[in-house]
Amino acid sequence: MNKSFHPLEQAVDRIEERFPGVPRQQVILTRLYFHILPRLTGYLNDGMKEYGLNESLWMSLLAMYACPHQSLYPSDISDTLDSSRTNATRIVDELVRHGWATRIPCAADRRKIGLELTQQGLELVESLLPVSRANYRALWSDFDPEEMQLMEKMMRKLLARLGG
Amino acid sequence: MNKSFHPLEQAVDRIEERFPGVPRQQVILTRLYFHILPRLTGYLNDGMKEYGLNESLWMSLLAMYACPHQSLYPSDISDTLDSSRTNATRIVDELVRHGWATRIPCAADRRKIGLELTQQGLELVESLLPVSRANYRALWSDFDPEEMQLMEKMMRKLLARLGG
DNA sequence: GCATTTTAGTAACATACGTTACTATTTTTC
DNA sequence: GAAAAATAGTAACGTATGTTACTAAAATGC
Repeated sequence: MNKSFHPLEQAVDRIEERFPGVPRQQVILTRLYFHILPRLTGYLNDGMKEYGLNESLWMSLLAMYACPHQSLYPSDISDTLDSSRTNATRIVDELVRHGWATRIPCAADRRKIGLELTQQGLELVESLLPVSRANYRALWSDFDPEEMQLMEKMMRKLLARLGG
Repeated sequence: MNKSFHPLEQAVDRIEERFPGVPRQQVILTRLYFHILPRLTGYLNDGMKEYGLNESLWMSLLAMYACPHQSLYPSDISDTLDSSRTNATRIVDELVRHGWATRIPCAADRRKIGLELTQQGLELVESLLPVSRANYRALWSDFDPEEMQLMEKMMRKLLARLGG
């Protein structure tokens, strides 16, 4: 979406006129959060889409890359990426379909299926890591280290409030 | 989702060991943003669901309430709520189905369909405004006014970077 | 050691939203 | 004033994810 935030701010102010008592700062902050989100998602996905990836697939590849033998379980993807086990299965399906990962039954526990990065997946990850990092740096390039630390502190405080 | 953010932080650190050069602060901030989101959405929707609402329907009702004669056009909902015109149509369908709003063809412009809050919708909005406001206040209750202003400033800076 | 509970992964169903394409209508351009 | 462009709203198709339910397997409790 490339719509402005302004119409919403105006609506908030008109509601204040109509039914006073709007906690304007709190409402604006919350709505800004949602306003930023599709743009942030779009920004991250844009950097990935030419490789047939989106941010979820990419983060899953990284989660695998971060493990010994580039291997983990779908439930680890679920835990690490904060997604449902169902969605982890979908992501795994996609990674396997592209040839970036391969499923391996776990001998020690037949409920589990190991997932291992293939050579192709490893090469993709290592060739794209610099690109991804540049994108993350660019995203926050208007912030100095103190601001980023402060932002993190406040986001963690919000997260704590929300039970995370 | 009630998963911890910790597994992701650990993954980020293991990637640093494996392939140094991670912009940790930037990655953590970005991933925190996504980690908070389902919790924030859940928090806002929880407060609404007993009335058969979610946050989108609620915000649309407010957008209507904010207008003269509690009336606007679906494209105004699209603009105010930063959503597609298709989604605005869905939201309107839902509001009409519940009896909270009614569609009215526009005599001056036959492309447009006016949407007006019904008496039932008006009563719902005015009865729920205090509840919604209390939820927004509670959400940010750990923040003092200076922190909220700083958070807003930084979020707007991020938004500007993302082209909003 | 057996019953109960929990975990792992997936199928079926559900929610929420965007994109593309379309028709009808209005606005703009020349 | 007519052609071209833009807007409004919706249909069809697509993306992404969660919830509920299920089976199989492992862990726990007694």
